[in-house]
Amino acid sequence: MPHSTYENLVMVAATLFRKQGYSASSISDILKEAQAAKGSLYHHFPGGKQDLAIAAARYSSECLLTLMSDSFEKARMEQESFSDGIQRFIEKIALMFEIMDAQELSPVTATLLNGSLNDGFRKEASALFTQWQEAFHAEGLSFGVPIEDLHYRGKKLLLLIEGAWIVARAAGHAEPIRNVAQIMQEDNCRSNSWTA
Amino acid sequence: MPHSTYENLVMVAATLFRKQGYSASSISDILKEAQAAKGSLYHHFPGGKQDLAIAAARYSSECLLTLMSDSFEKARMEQESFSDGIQRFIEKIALMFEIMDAQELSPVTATLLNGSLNDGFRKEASALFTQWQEAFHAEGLSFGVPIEDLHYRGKKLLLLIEGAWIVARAAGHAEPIRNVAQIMQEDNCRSNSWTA
DNA sequence: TAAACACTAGACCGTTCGGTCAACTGTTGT
DNA sequence: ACAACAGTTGACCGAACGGTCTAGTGTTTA
Repeated sequence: MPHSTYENLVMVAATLFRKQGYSASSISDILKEAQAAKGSLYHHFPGGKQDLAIAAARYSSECLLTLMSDSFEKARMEQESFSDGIQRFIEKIALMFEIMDAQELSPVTATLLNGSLNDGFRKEASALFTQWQEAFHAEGLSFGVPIEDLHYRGKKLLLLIEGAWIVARAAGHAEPIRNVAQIMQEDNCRSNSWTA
Repeated sequence: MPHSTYENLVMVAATLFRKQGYSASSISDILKEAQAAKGSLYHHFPGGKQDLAIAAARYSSECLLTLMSDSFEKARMEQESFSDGIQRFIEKIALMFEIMDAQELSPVTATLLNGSLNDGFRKEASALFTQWQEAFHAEGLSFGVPIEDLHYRGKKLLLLIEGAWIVARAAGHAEPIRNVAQIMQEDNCRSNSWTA
């Protein structure tokens, strides 16, 4: 059961952008990999490469959100804490990074923030980061974590993951990503005792 | 007193790579900005764009190291703690980011980790990150901070800064970078009481 | 003065880039 | 049957890419 041409283009573009970045990924590369013709691309994405990049970034971002919700759902099923969910999430990212041969970049970073600062890309990237934070907050609330704590922990986790993704790619292994798990742990022994 | 052609090329390339990334910055752009001819570039950098990128990344990285040592020197002069030095460093980065109109990326990230994973670039990036850590350790030791703490705090700071740089560029302002200052503060109230 | 040298200059090369376009195919509605 | 339309195809375009190469400039040596 093959995917539609549209889906193929988005998925291939998402992967290629994450591996090589937006500017270094050519349309010909994407077409070859997706086994599609040039006309098809410009039929589905009249705005060309930029349109495709927006779609690819959204797709990659959704995959990451799925990874997140899976992690917290598992934690809920196992009667674990919110922090345990975070640990599961980070480990999932580390595993994904390893499966991809330590080559990929974060979805948004690689696709939208890779070249010169196009304002459309900037806004879309900002929106995706916001969406990410909102999803994190929703998960936290379902664990009864106070919203102020979620703001703090959400920002912190986002910064750490984005940074770790880069450093891990340079290092060639996932250790920096796993370090994030350790760093996020310290929230549990902060002055105001969090129970979640 | 103008700089030499070599210096001009490195400085212009460093700036352009940080603003647009490696792949999106063309040699013609760099030459125009540096007011140099193509032959000069390939005389000083026989390996072409890649050679230039390595030099540019080292130059940008050194600027950052200077920012770091300035911060800790200031803290020492003011009889402040190591943590205060970190705070000064982060604020300096935030200011620099604002001066550059919220357009620039981290030196290493933009220059070497922007496109597909060239192994030479990967190793150089890894080396620059290591150099960064070593400089941080040296500063910490001069404040009497235990080496185990420096390992932890150095990694954490690197991940946070790299991540914040990206998120700040998407946001269009330096707030995410300033958040790093707050997140680094929590080290001061960890279980084992650090005095530095 | 002349050879040697470091450096500059830009015309030129083949390739690849993102994007356009007219022709074509297959399905759907009437 | 046929018009309408969504989707596909690849030849083609001008521009820009990274890189090469020969000619020339200015300075340093002998």
